[in-house]
Parts: sequence; structure tokens; C-alpha cells
Amino acid sequence: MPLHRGSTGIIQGYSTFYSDRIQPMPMQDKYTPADIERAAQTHWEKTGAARAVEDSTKPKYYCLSMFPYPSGKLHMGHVRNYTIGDVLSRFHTMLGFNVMQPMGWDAFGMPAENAALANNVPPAAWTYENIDYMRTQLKSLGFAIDWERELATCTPEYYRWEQWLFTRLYEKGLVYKKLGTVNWDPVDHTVLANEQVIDGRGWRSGALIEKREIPMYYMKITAYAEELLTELDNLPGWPEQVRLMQKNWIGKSTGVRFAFPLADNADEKLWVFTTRADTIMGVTFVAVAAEHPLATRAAANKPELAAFIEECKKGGVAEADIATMEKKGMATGIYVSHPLTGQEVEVWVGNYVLMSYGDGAVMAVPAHDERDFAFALKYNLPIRQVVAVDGETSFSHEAWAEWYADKQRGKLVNSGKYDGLGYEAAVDAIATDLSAMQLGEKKVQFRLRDWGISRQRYWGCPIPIIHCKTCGDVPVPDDQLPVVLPENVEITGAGSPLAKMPEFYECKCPKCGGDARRETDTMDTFFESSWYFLRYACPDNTTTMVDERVQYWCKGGIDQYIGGIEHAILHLLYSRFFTKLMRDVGLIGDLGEPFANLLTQGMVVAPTFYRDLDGGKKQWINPADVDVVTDEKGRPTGATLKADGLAVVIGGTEKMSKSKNNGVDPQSLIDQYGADTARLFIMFASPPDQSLEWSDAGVEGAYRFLRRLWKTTYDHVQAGLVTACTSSDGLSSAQADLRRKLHQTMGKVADDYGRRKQFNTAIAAVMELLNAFDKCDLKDTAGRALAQETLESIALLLFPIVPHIGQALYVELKPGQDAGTQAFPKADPAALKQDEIELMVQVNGKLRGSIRVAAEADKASIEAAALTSEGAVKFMEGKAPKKVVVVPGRLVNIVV
RNA sequence: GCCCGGGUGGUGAAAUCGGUAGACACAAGAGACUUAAAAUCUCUCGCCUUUCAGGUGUACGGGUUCAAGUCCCGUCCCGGGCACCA
Repeated sequence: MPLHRGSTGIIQGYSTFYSDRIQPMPMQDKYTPADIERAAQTHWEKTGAARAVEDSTKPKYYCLSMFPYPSGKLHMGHVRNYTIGDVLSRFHTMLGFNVMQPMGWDAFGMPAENAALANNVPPAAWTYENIDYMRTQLKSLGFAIDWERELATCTPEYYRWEQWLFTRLYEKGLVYKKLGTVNWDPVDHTVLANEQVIDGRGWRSGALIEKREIPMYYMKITAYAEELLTELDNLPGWPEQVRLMQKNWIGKSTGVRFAFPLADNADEKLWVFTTRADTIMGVTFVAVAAEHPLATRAAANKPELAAFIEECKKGGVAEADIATMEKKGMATGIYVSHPLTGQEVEVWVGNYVLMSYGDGAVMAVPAHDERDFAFALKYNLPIRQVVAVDGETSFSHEAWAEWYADKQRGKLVNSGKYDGLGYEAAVDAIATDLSAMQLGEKKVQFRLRDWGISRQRYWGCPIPIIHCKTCGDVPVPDDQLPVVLPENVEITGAGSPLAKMPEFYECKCPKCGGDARRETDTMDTFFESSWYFLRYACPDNTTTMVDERVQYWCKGGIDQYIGGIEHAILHLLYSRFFTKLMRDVGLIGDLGEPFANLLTQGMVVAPTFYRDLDGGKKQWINPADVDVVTDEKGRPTGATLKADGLAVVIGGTEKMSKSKNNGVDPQSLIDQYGADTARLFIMFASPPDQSLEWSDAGVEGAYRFLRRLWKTTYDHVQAGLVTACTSSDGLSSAQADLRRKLHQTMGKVADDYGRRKQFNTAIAAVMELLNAFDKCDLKDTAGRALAQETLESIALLLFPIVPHIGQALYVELKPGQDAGTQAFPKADPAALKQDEIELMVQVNGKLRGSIRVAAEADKASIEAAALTSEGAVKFMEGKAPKKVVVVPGRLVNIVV
């Protein structure tokens, strides 16, 4: 894959001294991570260990980690993400799969523009430098990545294909233009991202942000809403949580869409959607969004309404802002007729009504909707009860009660011919009547909105459209693609630089040849990340977007996808959407869902510390610069800055971020202890799907464990290599116990890596094994063979997590052998056999002792043994057992 | 506000299908080795008590069960997402 610079391949300049050392020099007595890591990495480079080649004779395993944004250097979340991916990749290689683990760069985005503003570097130069540095960091962590498949989304070789796809979708009507709402900074004259709006003000200018409507391009994701929803049920390899989040996001609701004819002109209608059509007789007003045409019309001759609408347009466009702000409204003076009663109902403008959902208007039933109730109380609007629940207290017009909105138990009242009907019957009857009047019908409504992809920013993929006065919007023809983003620009923070570059936007219309203007908006960066995983299958193809190799790697879905839980909705939904779009455009056949198995790793969090500055701002202080004072129980009581010894405030524990200055640099960890310690610690600290609370303590422990493993293996190698034990015959009983534990551990670790994806418990199991190993006398011949078997196995069991030391130890134990190409250790059933087992004895559910019984003892003899055991006799106090519960292999509970 | 998670010792955590709560580590304390320190090794380590034993304990309050960290109902607290951050 040609990149603009820093193209990949063999690491240059590494010493070849260690690379030929498959046959080792005498083993060093000290664990020296720098040396063994360099040696192992050089060896893998030379042997092409991570190269992925299509091979129909082996089952494939495509292991994908979410590609990083090249922000400058790796952060702890990256290390966690890619270590998980690497463990699974290496484990599956050892299981005999043909593994592909690719890597690339999600290289467009705002931080590059922010950096350009701060440091006066063009975003492209900044991005490519970051990529070069971060690639080196990834390599130093020893990930088995096929670097020949590397891609960066900011290269024309990549983004030309999404421009191509865009023009196809535009022709099919799956991309279209309409007005969209953006945050407008009136001082900087620029559009701001939600992230750049802090407390309703622009992040740079401090100006109050306004909502503004501008033309934007949209992807018709709603056309796929139903499929995106139903396919969620075919994703057993996804966390239930993520499927539920997507389900709620798509938000299918069935209800009724109906119209209120305007009172003074029945031909004109105000359409609304409701899931509570049963309460239609309780409508006392209608509320529309500030952007609704009726609101605009009413405001034309009502200055105070116009002012209110302007006020509604202040503040952010984020749903959270809208939901938490005070609900306000104003009457328009426009009346509509109730479709069933003909009664006049006033139209209000409400700041809580979203123009982007449904028709931008809602019927209001204060009696049976909590928000409407509060609104009616505030503005003295009528409240009309139309649903009653048997056995509930009488309806109060002053205070809301939960049962008012109960659609399970409710029966209609005060609703004429609908009285007595329950929710479903009432909705059916009302929908039928509205339909007969041609004023409405049942409708499925999705919360999912079409995806606005236009960004008024520079560092992104140019939208391939040409605006012509005579021909309108014309897609850029294939032979003029790609529309290359100019890379040497000045970023000023006010507006897009592209809109100030006539050499970019001045062009000819491809249809009529007349003067035309090129679109200067770029695409949402989610566009790039919605299909990169398909491009990894064929990154070198210069003639098509994707080719048949996608079938090999992606058929049935990518085998494992790993990434942050923060992407649970948008990125994963858009990627699923793209896979279906590309199928329908005929690009990839039917692969099914793109990600068969999904692992959402938790965030890496750390404590925050700060000092209050003037003007309500906070100065965030890095945890590394702080001493935490604790009481005698270790609870933190305060913190001081190392530099001046004065107090700082302890903030919450939050995701590591630049803005909170609570990041810990993984590089310092790697420099000090090596990649294996970093990998081991991060996998040991908590299970992958939970958030990982960072603490420097513990890293030392991981390093100590590796040192101890090294020393233990060294001592064994010094005493001379022997052939590994293959049977428990001739072992002492303590040795047989150790061998049983060894084989139990093999099963446990394979299950933890493969099925459970709980790496912390796998590591703990190996630690237990090493503890047992140290306690066992292995000096005799049989013991030496068992030691050989155990140490060889440990090197392989840990290899996926700590591959460098795993490789080095294995080479010492089995000269000439390569750990990464060995089969993963498999438990021998014969070694697991046990003659006698221990069962716990409970009396009334409390632990009172234990018994040892033969492994195949029957229930009666277990009961007898339990009833006569010392603890049972003592606590039964001579009473007769009422019941005895035997849980095989676990315990006996005697109830007296 | 809505949606989704989480809450277990001084700390990170384990307990996989309702069956021994605290595995494995970190920190701390005591001891051994050492001229000394580091490293290493051994032991102690939820809380309470009358300590060769017993009580109690998984955010809080209820419930189901022979048995609940685990299941059910309610409450509190913490974290994440909410469509232009990636």
C-alpha cells in the first residue's frame, strides 16, 4: 500500500546479532527485556511471521482492532486494545488458523486542525509525522501485525474510493441534500462541532452559539433501519449490551401518524406522530418545533414569538442540551381542529420539540404524558383525563402520578364511543376512524435519522460534487476522481480554508462545461472508518474499491473485532450500514454482518487532580506530579503537588484524556520495563470489557513475575535439558498433583483465551501453577522431566500475552524451535484423573467442615460420610436432618 | 432528561450454570539473608469478639431459595453514550 511517506516493511537498522540465535548462546541469568525483545522482533520480521496470505486449506481468522486516530503517540487505551487483539491473533495462530491482523490509521479529523492552529503545522504534515512515530511504537510492542496491509485514510489512494462510492450512492438516491442544523459561531463565522461548544459558547471565541440551517448531504441510513434492527438478532457474538444500545438507537416505534386540519383552512394540515393514539381525546394543545413552518409563519406578525424562536435557536444542537434545558413554550395564535371532535386546539412552539424527529410536531396530552403535564401546569393549559386505572387514587390536576401514563392497565374514559377500551383496542379503533377520514394511519416510526455527512472543515475527504448554475449538483465523473485535498494550507480557525482557495473550488461543470463551483465541505470521518476493514483484504488494489479477497477474509463476518465501548453505537452502526450498502451496489456479495464477534474493551481510567484558577477554570495536574496522602487504612485524605508541596483537589476517576491531563504515557512503561511487562500488566489488571483503573503499583509486580519465570527456567536449563514428561506414571503423589494442575491450567488458559476472553484469570492460573511448581520437589529424574514439561508449557501458555519472553524461554528449553509456530498446549485427560475429592459440608447453609470421598462415590455414601463428619455432628446438635442436599463435586448441605 | 454499564478487603480483582466469598496480585507489617541497601525468600493480612473457637460480611432496604456477590422488587452513588470528538 503506497503511503505518502514512511512506507512500511522490514524494520531497518536493527542489529542482526540476535536474529540468528535460534540456537542459543548460553542463557543469561538475568532477564534483560530490551535484548530479548529486539531479538524476537527481528526474528519475526525476518521470518515474516505476521504475514497473512489467503490460503483456502486453513480456516481463516480475521482479527481486527479498531484503528487508531494518529493523535501523536499511543495512549494506554491503544496498548490495551491492540494487546487484546494480539493475544487472540497469536492464540489462534497456535490453534492452526490462518490469521490476519492488520493495522491502519483513521487519519482525518479535527485534532489535526487544532494542532495546526496551535503549532502552525499543516494538518497533513502533522498527521504523517504522528503516523511514523506511532507505527514505531506499535512495532516496539511486538504485535503480530501484517504491516504490508497498512493503510491511512487521508491518502488519495484510500479516499478516492469513498468519493467513487459517494457518486454511485448519489445517483441511486441513497445520498441526498437537505437542510441540516449546525452550531454557528457568530464571532469566528464558522461551524462548530458539538465538542467545540462548551456551555453553549464557542471554545475559541466564547461567543454564544446559534443554531443555523445549512444545506448538507445525507446518507439514507433510514432506508436500512428495519434490516439493521432485525439483523441484530443474528449477532450472538456481540455483547447483549451493545445490541440493546443499537436497538434503542434505531428506536422503532409503532404508532399513528395523523393530521390536524388548520382551523381557518381545512385543506392545510399539521401532521404529528404519536405512540399514544389512545389518548387522542385528551389533546388540549399541539406543540411544534421552533424550526417548524407553522412557527415561522406565526412569527411573521408576532414579534414576541419571533424573539422566542430566536431564543430557542440559541444553545447547542446536542440532544443532551435539549433534554436538560428548561421546557419553554409560546402560543402561536394559530388554531387547528381536532380530527375526531372538531374542537379547536391551539398550536404552541415548544423548545423541547425536535424538528428532526417525525414531523417536528407533537400532540400534547397533559393528563397522560409527564412532560406535557408539567408544560400545561406552567402555562395554565387545560388537562383532560381520558384514561383511568382501576384501584388507583383519583386523578389530580396538580400533581403527576406514575399511573397516568400506564398503558398496560389503563381503560379509556371521557372518550365517547371509545370508552372502556384498553390501549391496543383503542389505538386500533382510533386509527381506523382516522384512516376512514383520510386523516391518518398506523405508522412505524424510527428514532434513527438519516446521517448528515457534510462537515464544514478542511481535514477530511472532499465531497465529490460540483455545483453548476444550470445543471445543479453534479457528481464528479470517475475519470476526474479523486478530488485531491490540497495539503499545504494555512489553518486560521475561521471557516474552511478550501472555501478560500479558488484554485480548489473553481472548476468546470462536467455536464455543460460552464463555470462551476466545487463543493468545499468534506465528509464526516465516520465515512472512512465505515469500510476500512474491507479494504484491509485488498489494500494494494488500484483499480477497484474492493476485490474478491474480501470474500476470503470477511465471509461470515470478521472473526473478532475489538475496540472501545464508546463506539458501541455510531461507528458500529455505520459499518453495518456500509456493508449492506456495498452489498446492494454489488461490490462485495452477501457477507452477512461485518463483525461476527465483538469485544468492547472498557476504558482506561485514572484519578484526576486540579486546582481552581481565576474565572472558574481548572488547571488539571498529571497524577505523576502529585503525592496522595492516605490515612492508616490507605484511604486518600488529600493530595499535594510534588513541585511545591501545596494541596491540590482530588477530582473523579475519569477516562484518560488530554483535557483532564490524567494520562500515563505507555512509552515510559515500555522504556523502563519492556513491552512484555506492559502487555502483561495491562492484561492482568482487569478483564478486557471492564474499565481499567490505572495504578503504577502493580507494573512492578508484573515485571517481578517475568523475572521470576526467567530465573526459574534459567535454573532448570543450567541443570541440563531433559525430555519432557508425557505421562504421570512414576511420579510421586505431589508430582502427580503438580502435573494435574499443569494440565488443568492448560484447559483453563485455553478456555479463558478462546471462549471467555478473560485474560486476567488466565494469567492468575499460570501464576498459581508457577507457585505450585516452586513448592514441589522435582530433583529426581521423573521430577526433572516434569519440570521440563511444565516450563515448556508455561512458555507456550503465556506466549500470546508476552511473546518476546515466551519465544526466548522456549528457545532455551527446546533449541531450534519457534514458540509462535507450536500448537497450543492441550490438556491430557489422563493427567486430570483424581481418585479422591474434597466436599464441603454445610449445616443449614453454613460451612461447618469438609469430607474426603472417592471421586465416584454415590450419593448415599456421600450423605453418610457428611452426617458423621465432625463439623456436622457438632452443629446438628443431635437434631435429625430434615433434608440433605448433595451437590456433586461441590458440597453437602444438611438442613435440620 | 433519556439510554447503557458498574458498586466485593487498604488497592486491582476472583468466584464461568444459584453451591467453600476474597483465588491471583499490589500495598502494608513481621522475620531470614546482608557490613548496609537493593534484590530474593518465609510468614501475617475483610471486620468484630471471650481467638486450638465463634459471630459477621459482597453499596443500601426488602423478597425468593436447603443455599444469593450471583435471581426478583425498590433506593442511593459512580462512570459512559446521546447523532459535528474519534
